[in-house]
Amino acid sequence: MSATHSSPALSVYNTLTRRKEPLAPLRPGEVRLYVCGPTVYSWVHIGNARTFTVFDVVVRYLRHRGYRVSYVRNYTDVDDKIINAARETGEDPAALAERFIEAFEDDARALGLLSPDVSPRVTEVIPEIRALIQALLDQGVAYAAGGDVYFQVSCWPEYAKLSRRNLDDLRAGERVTPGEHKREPLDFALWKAEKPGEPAWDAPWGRGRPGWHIECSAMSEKYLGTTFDIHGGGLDLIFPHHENEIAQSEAAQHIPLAKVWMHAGFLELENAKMSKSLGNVVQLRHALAKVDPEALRLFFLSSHYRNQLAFSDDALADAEKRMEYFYETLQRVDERLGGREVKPGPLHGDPDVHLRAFEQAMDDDFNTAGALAALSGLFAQLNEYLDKPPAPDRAMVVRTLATLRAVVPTMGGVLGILQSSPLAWLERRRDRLVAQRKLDRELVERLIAERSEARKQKDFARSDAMRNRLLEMGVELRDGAGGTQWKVRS
RNA sequence: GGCGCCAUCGCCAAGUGGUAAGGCAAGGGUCUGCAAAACCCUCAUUCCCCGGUUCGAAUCCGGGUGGCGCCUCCA
Repeated sequence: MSATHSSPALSVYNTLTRRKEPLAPLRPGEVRLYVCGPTVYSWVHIGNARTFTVFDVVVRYLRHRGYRVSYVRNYTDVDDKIINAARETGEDPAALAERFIEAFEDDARALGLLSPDVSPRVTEVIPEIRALIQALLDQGVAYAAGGDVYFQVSCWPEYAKLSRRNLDDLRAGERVTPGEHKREPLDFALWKAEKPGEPAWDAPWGRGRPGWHIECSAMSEKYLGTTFDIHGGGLDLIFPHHENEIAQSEAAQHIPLAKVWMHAGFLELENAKMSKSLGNVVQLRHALAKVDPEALRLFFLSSHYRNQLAFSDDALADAEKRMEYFYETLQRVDERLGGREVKPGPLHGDPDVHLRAFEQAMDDDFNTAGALAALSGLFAQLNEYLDKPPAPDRAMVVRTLATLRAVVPTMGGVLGILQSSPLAWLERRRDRLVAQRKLDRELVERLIAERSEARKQKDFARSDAMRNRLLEMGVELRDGAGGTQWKVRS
């Protein structure tokens, strides 16, 4: 079922060149990927979650295509925001960072994000950061001033090649923050001099802590080497963060930092980017309390990763309904198959068309919306085989159904959805809705039993009255061969 | 002001030169005691507007209009 990586068809949009390029890993068969992870000063929001889900699917798909993937996603655990947050709570900055790393890992697990192969922390790579800064000082592209160390942008002619900005315009808009010792406004801090009560490490040019950008240069080099395949992050990191990473690393190493730069689009809320200043932030943990994690992933993947995506309750409700359709279909299929051994034999039609369409879409810069269309095609066919078998040979129909069913975990595994057993998922969802609507489960079940009794006696007026009463409570009934099933209306 | 992105059916959303995927909603049908679910059928000669290139454009070019992002911490 797994595709081979010999096919050269996978193309990826590269922010550096502003075009789609065939993926050509530096080491055959292996992709090295670095994603800028969270700064752990608070709980992550759903915008962060979208970006991390995007790269989660990138990793999953590359592995599906047969690549070995080395996936590194860092934690920024030393930073102004952490220090400020710690000051407010009266906590030690390190303790606060640790607390939010744990919170992040809980959220990530709940969302079904794969663990990266390495999740380095800035505080673990201080020696590497010092070495990198020293190299930049030695080469004369950085300078120490007042205990700080700055990168001198004017020494790096390629500066702004990623964001394609005009340096004069940047200089015009740049403001000088009091207390800094920059020679030129565009210069940025590699090292910040120690301030009272702040975490600090020794360094030849004075005690202090790393600037924001240097950490990713140090961590990516440590774990992936001097040139790796893909560097990813949110759109807003293009400038200045990724620009500065490129400047530092390439000025020090004289070879490219990464071949391909991938950037995920924003999740927007109420027609605006989510930001703390606008007060329109939805934390991931709060979203997950209300919506099924796989439904949230489905929502993230419903649009191409580079597009803006608007977050809304309606969109989430749609996604959850769709997940319910998937799982109800799977449950029906599993009931029909009944765990029987399916003997090999001729199949009806070509069961591979869906996976081929899925891979074709994913090969095109991870077009998950297109891939979802292929998944829809698979489910439509599953239902068709259940209700209206297109061939008279029953054994062949069952074989084909089983073959199609086996494709579901393959596609689902790439997208990180459909990972539950249908029954477990459907029950979990119903339980959640029962709790949310504060339904009296015993009453529901008693009414259903009474209605079944009425139906048995062909008292359809009474039966229908009870159906309507339940419907008013939001409970929908399904009469089937095995009795009456119920679900909560969404 | 500089740089960049986007505009496709009521809604969400693929499609980057060859004649409009998919989902939701809606209407009709099959099934059902009635329902529900599922299935079948219908649902954009047309892709914000104007002009151009081309045998051919939603797709390329020019000009508008509208929305958004980055330029300061930001996924």
